Amino acid sequence: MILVVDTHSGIPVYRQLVDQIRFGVASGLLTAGEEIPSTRALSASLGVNPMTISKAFSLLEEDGVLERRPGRPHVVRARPDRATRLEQLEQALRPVATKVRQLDLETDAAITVFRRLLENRKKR
Amino acid sequence: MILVVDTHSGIPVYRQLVDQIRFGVASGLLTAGEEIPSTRALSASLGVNPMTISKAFSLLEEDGVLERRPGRPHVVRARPDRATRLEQLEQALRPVATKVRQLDLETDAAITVFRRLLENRKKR
DNA sequence: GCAACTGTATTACTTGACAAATACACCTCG
DNA sequence: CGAGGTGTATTTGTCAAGTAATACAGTTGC
Repeated sequence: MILVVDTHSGIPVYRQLVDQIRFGVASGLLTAGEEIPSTRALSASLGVNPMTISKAFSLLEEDGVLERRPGRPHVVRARPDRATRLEQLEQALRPVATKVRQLDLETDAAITVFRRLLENRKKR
Repeated sequence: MILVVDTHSGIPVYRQLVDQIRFGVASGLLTAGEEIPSTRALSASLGVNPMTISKAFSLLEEDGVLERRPGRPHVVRARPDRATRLEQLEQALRPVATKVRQLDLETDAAITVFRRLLENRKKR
C-alpha cells in the first residue's frame, strides 16, 4: 500500500497516516496479518520523523487496527468482530444524537439525512 | 438560566459555555430575543476572564445562535430555519458516514444504531 | 454630559498538541 | 555473536489553543 502525506495540508501528519491505514484496512487493500512498512522505512520515504509514524501506529494499535510486535513491524490485526465495530459506530454517533436534539430535529428527518449520506457514498 | 463551569474538567471553559447555551436554546429554557448575561456579569459569577466568555459568545454568534448588539448584551437569535438545521446535521454526520464505511458496516445496521440512540434520548 | 453598563481588539502568558532528535531494548538471520 | 533491522521512551523545540489583562468604542438612563 502507498502512503502519502502532505505536510502543508494543515492536517497533522500522524492523522493523515491513521486515516489512510484505516481506509486501507476497510477497503481490503490491507488484510489481516499483513505487515505495515516500518517506522524508519516510512520516515525515509515520507520525509518525517519516525516518532511521528510511531504516533499514528500507536493510535491504530489502541483502536485495535494494528498489532505491535517487539523488534518487528506492525501487522494488520484481524478485523474486530461485528459487535465491537457496532460499538465504535455508536460512540461516533452519540454526539450527533445530542446535536439532533439541540437542533430540535425529528428522528425521521435525521435518519433520512444519514441514509442519504450513506447511500451517496456507496454510489461513489 | 444558570450557567456553570468546572475549570478542572479538562474541557475548555469557553466550550462548556457554548454547550450549555446551545442546550438552553434547544431545550426551550432560552427563547428568541432573550438576553444572555453580560460577559462581565458572567465573569464575576463564574470567576473567569470576560474574554473567555466573549470567545464562547463569538462562536455562538458565528453559528447563528446568539446575536451581538454594540453596547448591549447578546440575545438569543430566532432559531435557524429548518433547512439550515438540516445542513448543520449533515455536516455532523459526514465524518460518521465515513466511519461506517471504514468499519465495513451496512447502511441498515448504521441506521438502526442511530435510531436507537435517538429514541433512547427521547425517552429520557 | 456623564456614570455605569455593553462587547471586544490587542497583547501577553500559559498550557497543550505536534513533530523531531536521541538512545534504548527487542528480533532475525548469517 | 554481531549486523541490521524492529518499535518507542524520553526529552526538546515549535506552534496552536486557551485564558487573561488592558484599553477602546458603543449604549442607556439620569
